[in-house]
Amino acid sequence: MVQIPNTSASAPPAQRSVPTSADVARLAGVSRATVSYVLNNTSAVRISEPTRRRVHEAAEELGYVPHAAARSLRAGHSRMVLMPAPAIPVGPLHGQFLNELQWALSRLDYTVVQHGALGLHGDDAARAWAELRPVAVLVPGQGLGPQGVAVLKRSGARAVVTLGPTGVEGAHALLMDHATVGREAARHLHARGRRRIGVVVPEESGLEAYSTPRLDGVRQALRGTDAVVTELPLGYTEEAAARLAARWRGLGLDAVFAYNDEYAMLLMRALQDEGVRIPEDTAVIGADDLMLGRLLRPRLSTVHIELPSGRELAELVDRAVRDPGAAPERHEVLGATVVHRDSS
Amino acid sequence: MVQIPNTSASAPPAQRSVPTSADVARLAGVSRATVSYVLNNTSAVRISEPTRRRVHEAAEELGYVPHAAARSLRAGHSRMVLMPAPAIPVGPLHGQFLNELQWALSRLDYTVVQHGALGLHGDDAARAWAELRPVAVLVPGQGLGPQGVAVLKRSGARAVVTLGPTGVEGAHALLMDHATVGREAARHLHARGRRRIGVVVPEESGLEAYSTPRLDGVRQALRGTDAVVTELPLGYTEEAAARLAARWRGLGLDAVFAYNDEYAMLLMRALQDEGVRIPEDTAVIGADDLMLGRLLRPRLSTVHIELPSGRELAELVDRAVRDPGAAPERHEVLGATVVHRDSS
DNA sequence: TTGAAAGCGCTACCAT
DNA sequence: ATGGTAGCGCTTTCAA
Repeated sequence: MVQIPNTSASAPPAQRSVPTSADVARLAGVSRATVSYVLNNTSAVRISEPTRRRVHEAAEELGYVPHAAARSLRAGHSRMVLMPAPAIPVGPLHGQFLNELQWALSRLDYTVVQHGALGLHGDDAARAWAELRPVAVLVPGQGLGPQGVAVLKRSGARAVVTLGPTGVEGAHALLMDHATVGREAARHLHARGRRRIGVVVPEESGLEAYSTPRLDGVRQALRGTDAVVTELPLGYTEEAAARLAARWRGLGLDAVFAYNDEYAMLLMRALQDEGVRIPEDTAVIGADDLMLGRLLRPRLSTVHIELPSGRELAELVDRAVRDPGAAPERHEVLGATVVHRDSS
Repeated sequence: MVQIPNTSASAPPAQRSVPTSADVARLAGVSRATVSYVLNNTSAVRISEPTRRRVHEAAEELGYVPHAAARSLRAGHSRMVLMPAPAIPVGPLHGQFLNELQWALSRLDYTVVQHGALGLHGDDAARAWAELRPVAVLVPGQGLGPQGVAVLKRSGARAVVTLGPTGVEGAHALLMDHATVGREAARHLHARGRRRIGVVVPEESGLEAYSTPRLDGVRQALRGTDAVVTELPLGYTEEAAARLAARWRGLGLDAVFAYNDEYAMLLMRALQDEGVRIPEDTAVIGADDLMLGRLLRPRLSTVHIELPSGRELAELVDRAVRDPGAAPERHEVLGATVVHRDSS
């Protein structure tokens, strides 16, 4: 049976089939090889100027766009850097970091792709990512185990970088120990004479990854002192905050680290409505240093968090891709400093 | 020259090459065809149970993961739904929408991918997306022109959906006319007797897509009335807000629609610090109905925005993919309702 | 029930 | 300077 060429006039114009480099070659009257040379500016081969023009014109006319899958199949590798799409809305801090990162990786000629597979977890997710044969994978959180790393590496990923509290065997790690945040908050409160310290723990799921280490950090910092830590579960609603505030005096707390600025604002308002004076009766400190915290009265004290620059991570990725054999790097990258304002 | 097989003992174990279905076949002692049948559960072919087991075991042992590019190259299409990664940190509203969408598309067996190419614009971006041969492309904003749509369709995209103020020739559209937001805000202020109405326009770039239509909406709603609209450029800093507040009385405004709740909170605080009484001297209304607006005193009035459900869009995508010939659908999907609290 | 082989679109080697 | 062609990993007819 004769293969009907793409350019067959019998094809309905409504759904023209996708032009390939062969179509371009045919139209330009050259070979597919020449098309490839021209469109990729292959320096090892010199193509005459008229030919180049004809090829470019043909490509233009057909609206030819190279097929990335075919290309990377042939090349045996891609320049795709994959990361899972964040499952929870990402704050301005993390958002800026992500943007920097994507920009920096683009500059290094990588294609950045966020894979949105919210249903998958752990090694299933790793397998799904591996199908795309990314050259590097960046994984926030701690969903990935050594198995997952192995799957990714076996399927050609030259760099796997985790961003989270703990590293993983075989992968590079940007260690972001949120315990530091809790520690700084606790030290601050303790230094200012507070001893009965509450720690808000959000009830919203997906936040445990941050809230647990932040709570642990508080406990660490206060270990061996005379301070007492009270865990305060709190849903992100006015009602929940009001309920917590209603039993506040009974709790006998003189300070609270409220997980982050948003929970802090929520709780602070509820406390004020309840007649609790801040900071006299209870000191309040948040985290993340949101602009909005400065708008409250009293202004909200907070823990300013410093993330690594996106450029930094991009360079780590690039280094790792270039030398996949190198020992995994581990960097402690989360800076936390108290910004003392008026609420504590 | 003899081709050294993948399993050659001469390969350094440190960098084993990626296992292919041929490797699985070899290990299981069957043909590549059989491997494909087994791993894809091809119903048209019956494979004996022992063979199935051997294949699965071999795949497991090698850590085999199919190569998505090769598969879709062969198949002639993919199930990838592509969308550009948001360039600005996305709020809780949009964030939830995105998550729903990804979840719903995953359920429909699509692979959702966010393409992070912050450097590219318009048709360049479209070309970059087209290289990945997605079966559908979702584009927020108005960066995409008819040219871009054409490129995408010619390269095999069976559905292109824009999400933004205006549709594009040839593409489906979820029309999100932010003018509605401004209109509702303006109507509310006007109904409450305000006549000299300021509209905050953020100076931060990337927000024009929202701020311009919101401003236009205010103008529309007030056209033909005795109200006067004043445009108020404002950067998202305390200093800028203080500067604006300092010249507030000179502006002679009795109301302000502050773009969104965050700018509203920023401005409201600055006005209060300046001694401007809210709402007596100046009414303030924001938009987005953030939780935080309820924490201010007075509580912030706002325009609650209703986005379509992610499921809805996922179904539109699926419909369009199944029937690419159908006429582009256009849906007006942005709901806006004033939530009147105490600041207006 | 299983295997052989073609071919998806592309690039890079080797000829000419 | 340009063309022929092999082969990347996969699925799917067709044959056995």
